[in-house]
Amino acid sequence: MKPEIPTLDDVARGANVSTATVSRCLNSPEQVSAKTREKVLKIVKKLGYTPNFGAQALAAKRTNTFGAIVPTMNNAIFAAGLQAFQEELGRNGATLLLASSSYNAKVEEEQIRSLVSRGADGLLLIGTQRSENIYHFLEDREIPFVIAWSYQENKNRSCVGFDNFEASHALTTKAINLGHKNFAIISAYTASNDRADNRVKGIKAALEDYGIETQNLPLIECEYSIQNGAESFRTHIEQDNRPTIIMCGNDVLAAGAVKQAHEMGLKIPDDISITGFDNIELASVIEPALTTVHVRHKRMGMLAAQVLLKQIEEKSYRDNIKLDTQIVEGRSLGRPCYQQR
Amino acid sequence: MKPEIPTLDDVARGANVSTATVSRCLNSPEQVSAKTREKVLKIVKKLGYTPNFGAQALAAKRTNTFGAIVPTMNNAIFAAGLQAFQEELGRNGATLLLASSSYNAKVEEEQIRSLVSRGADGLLLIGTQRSENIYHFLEDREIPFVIAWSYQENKNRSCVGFDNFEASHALTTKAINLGHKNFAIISAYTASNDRADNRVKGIKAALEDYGIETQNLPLIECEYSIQNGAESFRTHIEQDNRPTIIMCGNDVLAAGAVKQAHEMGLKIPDDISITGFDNIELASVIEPALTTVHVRHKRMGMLAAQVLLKQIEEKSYRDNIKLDTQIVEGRSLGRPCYQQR
DNA sequence: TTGTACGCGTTATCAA
DNA sequence: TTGATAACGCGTACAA
Repeated sequence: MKPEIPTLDDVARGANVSTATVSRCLNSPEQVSAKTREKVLKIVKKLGYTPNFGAQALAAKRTNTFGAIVPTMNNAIFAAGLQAFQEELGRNGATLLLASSSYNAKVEEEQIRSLVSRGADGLLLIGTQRSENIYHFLEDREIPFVIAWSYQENKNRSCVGFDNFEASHALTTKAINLGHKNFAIISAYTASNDRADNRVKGIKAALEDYGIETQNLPLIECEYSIQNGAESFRTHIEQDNRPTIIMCGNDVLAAGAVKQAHEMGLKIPDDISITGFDNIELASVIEPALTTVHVRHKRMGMLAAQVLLKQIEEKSYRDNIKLDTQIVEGRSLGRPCYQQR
Repeated sequence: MKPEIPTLDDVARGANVSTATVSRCLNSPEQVSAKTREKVLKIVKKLGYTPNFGAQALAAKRTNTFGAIVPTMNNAIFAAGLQAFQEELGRNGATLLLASSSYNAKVEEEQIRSLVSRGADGLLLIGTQRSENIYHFLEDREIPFVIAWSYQENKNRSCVGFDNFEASHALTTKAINLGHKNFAIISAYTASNDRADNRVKGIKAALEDYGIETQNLPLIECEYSIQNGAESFRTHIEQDNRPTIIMCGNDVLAAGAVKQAHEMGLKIPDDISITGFDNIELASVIEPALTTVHVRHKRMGMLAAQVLLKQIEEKSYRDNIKLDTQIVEGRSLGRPCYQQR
């Protein structure tokens, strides 16, 4: 009763050729005469033959499968880029193996090993920050990988990303020029997240450029969530020296901050300015729309896939691609009230 | 220079046992004496041995890999459920193969075949609506699958979902009781999307329960996006017989509608009520907060994984799990103005 | 252009 | 409890 799954042998028998010929018909058709090719493909269709994955992987030593480890799928930050990555893989006949690390370095390391042992031909990693061990692990096994969401000049490691420091620096400079001097920050944990870290560093650097003290800069680190954004906002506002602007590590935190501001009856941007980062859909929908940093997530995902595929073809290929970002101006950033006229 | 990857043979040689014993140590340790087990595991560790995926798949006829095809990763609707699905798989030593169909039935079918030929042990499918062909394909090959996001009584097919009709019906009834008579709908394309279809049907059924004509009910179908929500909203509003409420197929569309209402200077809910569906984060952040339907996405993803894993263990296992939903009351739904006092 | 035959690294059966 | 050994299904030198 079991509908036996056809194998290469079955096809070969049906077409009166050898298994080698059938294999060639499927993998390098140009090596086979049109006539036999046709004959073979007809049988393939008739039998509904599909290559056995395990056998193929074993013999060919590749799976056409690529792994990605993202910190989370819970918010839109990585979703768009990942979708683009997956689509580009699909266009090239490859599939995506997905894992998420919950922003936990240890989990990420396990996931990397797991995906590799699952036969991933290459990996997409988010950000640069992880133990050298794991880089060695990949390099020893010659597993191609590409780092996304962060840009880093490094001839030995491919990346497709943007300069978080620079973008954050530019946004901060803009705020300073509007008259802000009293800053506060809500960020993701910077210790294990180079994107978050660089965004904070970008803010500090810009402040220092203008001689603003950063020693006691109020900074709250938390996981990305609306709830955390709201709570951190409250904490900042209730400090003695209330900031005129709160810069958030991403739009999700900023959305929480905006929500909380409404609840506390604070006018944005008159009483308090708020900025985000990433320009996810959220940013344009909330009132007032967020001033944030636009990142071309889809393009990044697509390019990451292309770089990875190139590294499969050409082992020594490496590329560092820097995508530019741009500030999106919403009404959440304005002059501080003592500057208004 | 190539650091040769160790095989089972290497371990066997190193430990002075047969490959069979090594294999047993790894897969069913209880069959091996504590002494040899220890000896073997030491060598495994020393050599950094990891089983070869292809060989394992070939010999064991399973990959410990599960596929999922979601319509899109671009919005948060599927992300949370998918993450939970993936995490539950991870807890059971399995991995997720991910593909997205862009809401295209043909693409979905290709993806299903592709994931199966990539060795997926089972599949997560979204919604019930697809060709019988593809169901037969899976059933012929005895590939376990579970349908999520839709509930359907069906002894032969597992599902973990909620009743879109019922939820939508309840929400509509609530609106009617507030005094609304003049409805309009913005929905995803219903032809290939049973969730969207049932949501629309739920609305119509509720209206008919109260003797409200549904023959000429204004209905716009479009892809989920803020932009489309905004445009469809405008179209509805500019009709001769302006509705007092616009019910949206999901929160993303509703967010677009709210945005457009602001731009057109319409007060929500006095001038126009708006409802969503899904209760994604967005819903609570926009002003006014959306009245929407809460769905326990995470629980759904987790349960889907559990059902799937059970089907692997016990071939004939099937389950239909219905999750309840609840209406979340935001200020986007209120009495129509002619009803206000 | 086609066929032969071996190897890939496991798991699983059977016997010891 | 352990060891030989036969599959598993495909890719690919090498030969014809």
